[in-house]
Amino acid sequence: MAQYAQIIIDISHEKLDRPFTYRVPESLTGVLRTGSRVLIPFGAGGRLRTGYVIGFTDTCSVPPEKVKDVQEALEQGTDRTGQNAIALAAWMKERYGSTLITALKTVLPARKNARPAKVREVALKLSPDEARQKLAFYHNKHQVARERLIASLLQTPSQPYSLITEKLHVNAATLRALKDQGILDISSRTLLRNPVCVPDEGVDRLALSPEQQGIVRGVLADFDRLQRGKTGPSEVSRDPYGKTAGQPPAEPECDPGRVSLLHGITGSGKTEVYISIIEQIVARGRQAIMLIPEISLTYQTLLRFYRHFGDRVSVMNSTLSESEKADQSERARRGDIDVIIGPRSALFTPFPHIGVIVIDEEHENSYKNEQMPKYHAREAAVQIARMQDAVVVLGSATPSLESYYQAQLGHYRLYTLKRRLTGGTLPEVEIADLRQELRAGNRSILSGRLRELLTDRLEKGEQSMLFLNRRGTSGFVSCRSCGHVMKCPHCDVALSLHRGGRLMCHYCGYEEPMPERCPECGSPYISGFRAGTEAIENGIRKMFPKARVLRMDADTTAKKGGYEKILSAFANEEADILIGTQMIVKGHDFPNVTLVGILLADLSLYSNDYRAAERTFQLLTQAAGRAGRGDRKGSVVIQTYEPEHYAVEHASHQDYEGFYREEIQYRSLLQYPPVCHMLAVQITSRSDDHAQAEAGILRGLLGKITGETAGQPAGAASSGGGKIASAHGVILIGPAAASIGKLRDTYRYVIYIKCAKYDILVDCKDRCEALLDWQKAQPGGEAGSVSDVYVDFDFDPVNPF
DNA sequence: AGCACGCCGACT
DNA sequence: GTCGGCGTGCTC
Repeated sequence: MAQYAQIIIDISHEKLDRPFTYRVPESLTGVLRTGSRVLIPFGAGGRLRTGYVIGFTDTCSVPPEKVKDVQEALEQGTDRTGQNAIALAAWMKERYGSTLITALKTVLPARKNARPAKVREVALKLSPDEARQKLAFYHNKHQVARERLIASLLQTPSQPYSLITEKLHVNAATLRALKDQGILDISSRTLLRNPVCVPDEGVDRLALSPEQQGIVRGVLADFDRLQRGKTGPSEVSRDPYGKTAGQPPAEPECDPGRVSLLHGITGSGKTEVYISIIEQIVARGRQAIMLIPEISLTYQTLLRFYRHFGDRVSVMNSTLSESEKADQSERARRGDIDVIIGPRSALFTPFPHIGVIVIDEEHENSYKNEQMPKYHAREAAVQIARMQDAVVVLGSATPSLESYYQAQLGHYRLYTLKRRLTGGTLPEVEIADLRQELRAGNRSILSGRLRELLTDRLEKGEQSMLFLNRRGTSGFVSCRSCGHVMKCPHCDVALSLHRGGRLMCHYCGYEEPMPERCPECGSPYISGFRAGTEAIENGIRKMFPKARVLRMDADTTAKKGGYEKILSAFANEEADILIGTQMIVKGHDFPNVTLVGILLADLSLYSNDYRAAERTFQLLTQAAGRAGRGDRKGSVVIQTYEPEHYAVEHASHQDYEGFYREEIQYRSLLQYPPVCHMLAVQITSRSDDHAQAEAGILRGLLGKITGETAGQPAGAASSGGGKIASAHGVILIGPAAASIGKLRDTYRYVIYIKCAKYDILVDCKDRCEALLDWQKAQPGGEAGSVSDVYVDFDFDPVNPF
């Protein structure tokens, strides 16, 4: 019988991110399981903390007098699901470099009665006069920490707790003392959410085309084959925590049939294929997870699942409260449901034995978690599938380069659906060259051709969508005399002009009135440039006074339910024209729309991100797919200044393979993912100098350990000698200012490391962290001054930093 | 994260 | 000399 439990304490701090050994008292023998949540005394004073059991041992390696008893088991339940979660968390820690506890908390199901996420705030309880008195008092007494704190709170009376302890360097003890004296107020804000409900409808039958049936058969054959010789989920690693030497992180090596990629154009019937596969895998006694991008769970899709699975399907929505999410988890664990539909986080539904994970619109960026651990749902899904003998089905009309590349290498099965099932033929796509329009004297936002087609649709009573592919450049304001651009004082970003003549920063919320004269040269000729959706709406209303126009962007959807309201109004044909950004092209089916106009296709090309072309192609193809979904043929007009760009060109022919061939060449040439792996080392600080200095030091270290001969001064050679073995083929880029060089008064720099071998990148991260630890341990702050510099790591980043 | 311990300047 | 704050180290 195991006497000792290895436990991870629920405190997210690197120093504590290791297992602690506790004795299992007789009363708990057999009750505790791997994955159990327990109460344990921790630290001097033996305060009770929660922790998670990650394993058991018979002997213990720490002095026995130190070992304490487990106090209490909070939940028993977890058996296999708990082990699966821990193994998955260990994989995440390793692959994405988070702490085990943060990985565990993202992977373990939400708990009932879990307190909702809270943010602790510290507020000044004194009047400014009293505070100034205290300030003088502390100054005289040389109580520097208190003086710092009060001075800071005088400027900003309420600040986040973490900011004060980390940035302002004030002890938790000091804060508590001041709170007890009635000088401070420490409160926690809570974020609440509302539930949603879905009505019942009748049952319908699937009628699959031969192509669809072929795909279903293929996936099921792979599924069945992968079950051979296995009766249950495979035993997980004995050593879920440790870095077992020589065990490489799971690369997408040859595991044929594990993952299938379904490349199908819009309307080709992917959903029916998903449902059919899920149906049959459920019939084999297994469960299914269906992932969908963050917002785009369409009502239609949801209804189809309800019709097939009735109350055996459940939805995990971000609008669900924590306790509602906990209910879903409990139902899944108990076997009350077979299918869950939801975003990224639904991946961690504690089903007893998952059979298939479907990822719809697998190219979507929202599958990458932007918080720690920065996992990608696609990679995590494959990992889960490996651990539970399940299969993964990826679907998209425009697959990510990553997935299509794996398919080309033969690591993923590739299935293609080329025909539109829902009757309609592919829309006719035309390109409008805006340079020619300009030469012809047309300075309006609509090309002649788009204007002509729009008029035609209005006459016929058919609907149109106008899509503005904007990326943070909406309505910036510049001076026509000197070219000065109005920028946010806190971020390295142009301000954009909003209704009521106010300038706003989309990144930090800063606001100021639109100036009458240029603050640089005093010229009165200062105005908004390059229209946002709002300006376009005004323009269209002027051109077509009788048309009913709806606009959808961050402004009009801010109100609760605004998003659904606008979409349903348009679906009910209460408007003729819908104008919007990205959000109008995602997965919505409007049968009466026969014209789609893309106002400025190149907007997303003007970006230094290597994914710009891919993103543009995806957006254009998806936007085009919105046209002609009913029985009438649709038209698409792509307006652009760069008609010969390959992303525009291939999108106009709806030619994914053509685009892929060209794009993958570019990626190979420049060694970008998916040909390589890439690690972004993100360096941030309130001090530009400190950030730059640290970036330089890290770059020096990386150059050294990857065998590069650059003349960088080595910061701390003692923190680790020796080059990384077989580091050939490592490419270092930077340090360079991040794409947003300053955000909320914080300076941002980034170093990219490219390498075909993922473990070398992990090694790079570990070495950087070792250096950072060493720097922190160094006495004195004057020279190194590393304390206000933060370093983060993002593996295979999806969004530019 | 939070507690104990040891150092250091201020004050009766 | 002691008192009390501040920084550091450690927690099974």
